[in-house]
Amino acid sequence: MYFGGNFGSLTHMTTAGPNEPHSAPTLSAVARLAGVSSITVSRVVRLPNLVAPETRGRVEAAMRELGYVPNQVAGSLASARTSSVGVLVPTIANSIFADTVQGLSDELEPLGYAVILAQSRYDAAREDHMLAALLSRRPEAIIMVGSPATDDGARLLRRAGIPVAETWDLPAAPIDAVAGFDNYQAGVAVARHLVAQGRRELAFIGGDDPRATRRWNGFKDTALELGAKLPRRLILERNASGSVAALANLPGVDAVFAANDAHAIGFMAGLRAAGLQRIGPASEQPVAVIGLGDLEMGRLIAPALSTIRVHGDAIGRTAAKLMMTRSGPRQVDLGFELVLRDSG
Amino acid sequence: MYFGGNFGSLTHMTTAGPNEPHSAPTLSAVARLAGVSSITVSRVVRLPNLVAPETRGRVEAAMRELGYVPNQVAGSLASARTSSVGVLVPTIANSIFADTVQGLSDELEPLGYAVILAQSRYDAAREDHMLAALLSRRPEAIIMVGSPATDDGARLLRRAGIPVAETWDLPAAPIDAVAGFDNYQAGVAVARHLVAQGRRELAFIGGDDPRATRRWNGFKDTALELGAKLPRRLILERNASGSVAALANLPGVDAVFAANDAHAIGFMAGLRAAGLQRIGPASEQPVAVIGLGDLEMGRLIAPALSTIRVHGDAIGRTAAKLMMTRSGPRQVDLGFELVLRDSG
DNA sequence: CGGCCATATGACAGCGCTGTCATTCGGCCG
DNA sequence: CGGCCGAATGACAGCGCTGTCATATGGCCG
Repeated sequence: MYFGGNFGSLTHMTTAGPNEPHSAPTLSAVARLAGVSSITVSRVVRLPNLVAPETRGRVEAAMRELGYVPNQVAGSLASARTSSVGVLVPTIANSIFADTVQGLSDELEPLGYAVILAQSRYDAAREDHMLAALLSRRPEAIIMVGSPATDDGARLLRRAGIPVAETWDLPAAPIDAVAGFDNYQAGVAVARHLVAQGRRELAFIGGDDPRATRRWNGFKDTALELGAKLPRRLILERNASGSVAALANLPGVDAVFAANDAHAIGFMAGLRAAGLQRIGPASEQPVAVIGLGDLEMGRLIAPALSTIRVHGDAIGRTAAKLMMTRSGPRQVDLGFELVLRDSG
Repeated sequence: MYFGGNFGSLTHMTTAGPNEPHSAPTLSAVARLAGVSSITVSRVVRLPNLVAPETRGRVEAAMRELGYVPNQVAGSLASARTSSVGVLVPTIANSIFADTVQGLSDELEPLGYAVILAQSRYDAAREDHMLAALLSRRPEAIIMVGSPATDDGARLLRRAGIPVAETWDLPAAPIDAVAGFDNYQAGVAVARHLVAQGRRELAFIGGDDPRATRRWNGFKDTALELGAKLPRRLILERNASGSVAALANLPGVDAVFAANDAHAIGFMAGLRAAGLQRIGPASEQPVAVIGLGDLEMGRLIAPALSTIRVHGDAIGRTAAKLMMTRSGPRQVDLGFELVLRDSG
């Protein structure tokens, strides 16, 4: 047993001698001290107004005296409610998904839910593994970015018998709830805009995860449809360094759609280094750049970044609400907006 | 009871009729099907090499057949091990702390630990509340950014009897483990550098949380010591918009230390708008700007952001390692570096 | 004034596992 | 060849709560 430090003031030494390891006080220890049954203590914690004020006072004093912290794992086992939700994201660092987790968590924490966070690192095997690990903790719902990468993962979720929210996309055959936007249409919107501005040599840079690929498809299909050349696609590492150098691999390019703002900003740094950037409106840019995500940073740099704004926070909040209700629509399209600034 | 969808192929329909709600299969259901006792199934899950290969095979087949997912909440209650850690951060979105959570999680997930994430939103009452909520789930350790804001919070942690790691700072009287850096010295380093460059009208912008305040103290003390004027301090909202406008409140300023890179970049946008920014080395900048955090973005903008680099990821990993061991040093200073680029 | 109901409290079993202590069965060594 | 030991399996109690049903108490109204 580990002891983090001393055990507080002497008034707390009632149950154990000063030196013997004590485990956390239980419901019945509190009950004994307060002279009531343990179920009454349980009620004071969960349903206080079923308990007479006088009794409640006595119990609360006992809880304070012992420093009682309820054991939710025992409670969960008994009640079959864990008040927790599993959240699976590709990655949490330097990421567009942090907003979603924040939104989720803001919605859920006040209701007493705990957020169990897991990362798949864009790896299907790891995703399946984390899904199983989450499920073994019996969360009341699973909220994930994207959809299960494998059939095994999907089956696991279906058989779990709990609400599942897939986010950041609009899957064709959702498992249950959805809070996202149409990645294909995002690509379409960017291609339309770029071609309308007279750009012809388009390129897409970024990851090759399913959502990025859907953006790429919308982008490519639309560019072709509107008479631009077949866009090029450059798969990049997840950090921005690759995007700084991307320009070298895209000779003659005059417009770039980046899978996210970080890549876009990295690419712009490369542009600047190559002397292909102007401090001025989009029409003066030798190479137009459009990002996705609408990071605050994009607004602050020069030229200001044009981008597809998505509502990461709202996605998280919506997913949280969807998991808590059976009624109403189960699929919510939060949309996106093409925000035009100076970069393209 | 909720049903996320259909229940998979017919081969899985052995235990319940197609329409009756079934709850998740238990250990003993698997045991019955495999013709062994439940404890043997438990061993197959946890200690497979204590079970004869032939038996193990039979049990594994039964588990697959039923789609068994172990119930860790029951296991935790029985074994008094939850394999989970509570992680408390001020905020997860657009934040410097996401790296730490990622580092933590990368270290812990392979070992079977779950990360229970909670946000304090820089609010002492909420922090205490989340701490109690975390503790009620009996995590095997608590890792938090900073230190408890109240005595109640500290007492809660001490009495919990589990490892506690405070991070992102070096508290004078730590509860247990520490993985951080010296915020005061970070302020000192920045002030030294700025004054040595001949700056005299210094200012500090950013939040007023304990860590930012320590940076401010080091900054101010050193500036005065070295003969600069008394630095000004501007408390800003947590988003960058405030920092864009901050310049108006700092007439005559010639050097700014921002509590984090986001504020720094915001402030630089304000500088640019006011015509007080050059594309060139620090010596040509009318107003020097130093950030903290070393966001990738800072390297990509022009002028490139000078900053205090801290090792958020290493902080997370170190905290994770500290919680898992009793031996060796309990306080680790991960340090920081002043990274000089073009902004100051 | 008796029956009834709302209020307050309790007894009891059991949630699904795991720790601990048997038990069985060969094989192997003195 | 008997005793002993390791390998494989099982029985049993109990982790700390909560759901469910029972019980006690005291008005309050017909």
